Amino acid sequence: MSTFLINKEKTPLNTKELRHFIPKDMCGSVVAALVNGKQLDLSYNPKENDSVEWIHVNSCEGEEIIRHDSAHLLAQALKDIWQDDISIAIGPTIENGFYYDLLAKNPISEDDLENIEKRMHEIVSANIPIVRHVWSRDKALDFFRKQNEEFKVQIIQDIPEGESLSVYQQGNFFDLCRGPHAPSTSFVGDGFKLLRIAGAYWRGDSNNVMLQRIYGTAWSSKKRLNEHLKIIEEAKTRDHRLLGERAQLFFTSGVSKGSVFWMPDGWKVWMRMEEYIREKLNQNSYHEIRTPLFFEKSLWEKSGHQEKFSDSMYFLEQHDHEPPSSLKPMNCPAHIELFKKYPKTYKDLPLRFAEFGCCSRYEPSGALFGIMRLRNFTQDDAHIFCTEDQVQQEAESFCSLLFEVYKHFGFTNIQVCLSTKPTNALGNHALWERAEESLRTALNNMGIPFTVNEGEGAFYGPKLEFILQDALKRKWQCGTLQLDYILPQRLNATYTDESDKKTHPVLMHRAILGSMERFLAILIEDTKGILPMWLAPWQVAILTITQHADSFAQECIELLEQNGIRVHQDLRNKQIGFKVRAAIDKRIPFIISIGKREAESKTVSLKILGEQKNITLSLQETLKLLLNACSNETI
RNA sequence: GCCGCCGUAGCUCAGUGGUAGAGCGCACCCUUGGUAAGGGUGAGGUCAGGAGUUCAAUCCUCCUCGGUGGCACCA
Repeated sequence: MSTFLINKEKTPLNTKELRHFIPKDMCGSVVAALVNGKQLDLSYNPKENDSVEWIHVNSCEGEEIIRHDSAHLLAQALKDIWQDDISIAIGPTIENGFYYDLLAKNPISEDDLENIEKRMHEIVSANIPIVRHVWSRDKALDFFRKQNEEFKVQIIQDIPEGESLSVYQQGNFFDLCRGPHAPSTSFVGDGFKLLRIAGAYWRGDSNNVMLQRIYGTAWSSKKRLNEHLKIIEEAKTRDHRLLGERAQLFFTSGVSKGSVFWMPDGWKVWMRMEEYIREKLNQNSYHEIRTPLFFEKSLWEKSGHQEKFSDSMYFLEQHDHEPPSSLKPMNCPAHIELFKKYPKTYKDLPLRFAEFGCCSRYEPSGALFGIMRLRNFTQDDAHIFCTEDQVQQEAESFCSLLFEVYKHFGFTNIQVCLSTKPTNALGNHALWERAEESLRTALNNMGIPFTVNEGEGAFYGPKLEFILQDALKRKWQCGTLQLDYILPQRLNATYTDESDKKTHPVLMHRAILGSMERFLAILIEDTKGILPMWLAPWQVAILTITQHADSFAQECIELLEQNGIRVHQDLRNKQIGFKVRAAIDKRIPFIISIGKREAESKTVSLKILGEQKNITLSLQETLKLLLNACSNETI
């Protein structure tokens, strides 16, 4: 891509628009231009010495413009088909695509997408010019009122009076838009596809009317589109719900919505995760504890949860005349109770209580998702009680531990986010400043890049979020570190400081994995179900090809098990192909087959999951290979 | 919670206004097998639940429940 300066002397007299400056061989591929660093339409009238860079359709910026064009195309198609029965709202670009929100008299269904798409292709073929108009606010208001486009009217009404705005026209379709757009509809080509239809609130507010949102994906060519569709298809095969059932790890059921049933192999994985975290807790001076599952309402009243969180809490039906209780939605009040049990002094701090705490929250039914968003889930939770001076050091230690753990699970792409003081914050401003600063400093000292979510902190303090992505690139908060200056006060937790004064400790809520269930789900999607060797329920499968090989197989199983290898044996009287398939479904990383040949020569035939060819090894070679694989913590 | 879609055998799914089918799994038998399902026989279903329309509903309508794609929510 190259920059040039406009020189009007060198161009034909009648050229007014930027597009006349496009070199002939580029005409079909330039969709817009970067003029003095600003994206503009090709209809722009350039000034002498304007610095211009062409935006090609196959560049990132060009594809972005195509996506926006596609959104308009979609809206035009909708209006063509349903006319006044549809009013359109907004149609922005998103990663890899676009959407358009609309309100239809009769709801549009997924069956309609094919038809809409067909109309879009027709509009592309018709090569309709896309024309930019600059209108006054009043003219635009008047126009869209006459068109009965209520949502557009609302958008314009939010624009300050007296300002002008741009409207794009393609045929008889007009849309309010900042631009830029390609010069005509044919530039969109055939690299787009409508994907699905969903609900979305007008302006993202659940108090507003619910619109329908049509999602699409758009690319500079059909080839790029197909590549993208293939990636989506591949990602879908990684779905933890699918793999979890196929490998018989867990399932969910309507008899306990939002809860998990763990099957024997899945529970093996769970216990190993727990054991690993427990080991890390021990190495880092945490004390593991166990607290009750439900507490009397009075505790939640004192902690403030009753007031702020009761919509999400489960209340227990009462027997006799006992005061009402609630299942715990979080562990913090319980940990504070433990802290308060015996008097504490500054010498006890920092004090770190950890618990694999099972929490229950009434999540909206539409929020439930596989085992990533549950109503019953377990946090690898801990609360650190410390002085304000210790906060930064504790934050650094926590980050260091978190990154060590994530690396061990094979995660390197970790998004870190600092959420700062919200409008409903409690506590004085100076305290917040210091708290945010200590988290910021901790991250900087650790060399951890992060983004800031202004005003997204909890009411009691700022927080760090550690975010991972699932197979479809959806983001999930996993680890978290939250500073809390309020709860120790509310529940009156104190320690005696150096000057013999009762002081409230700072409370740090922190979780590394976040939710055990969610973290494992993401791990399954990340690894396609082939869990790291140290975590896999079975490290090797031993299958017999004929029953005559049973005794040698037993010999192999014993040897491997004696060496601490987790062996899944399948000596059933079945075809070998069938048994291999079953082992693959279980995602067992090493698959050993033993038949007559192997039994006679005292060897095994080894298949490494994902590889086509088998290798033949002696028993000792096999043992060595497996022990090596098992000891490599990151495989 | 809201909008769209879906719910048929253990699983994946066909199907029709006249009370049901396939493949795989399962059980049994045969085959002693050579790497993503060898052959045969058989069991297994209130077609998610309820109500309505109809001579007749798995199919059409409504409600409920569950799942799913999003939105909102995730203190």
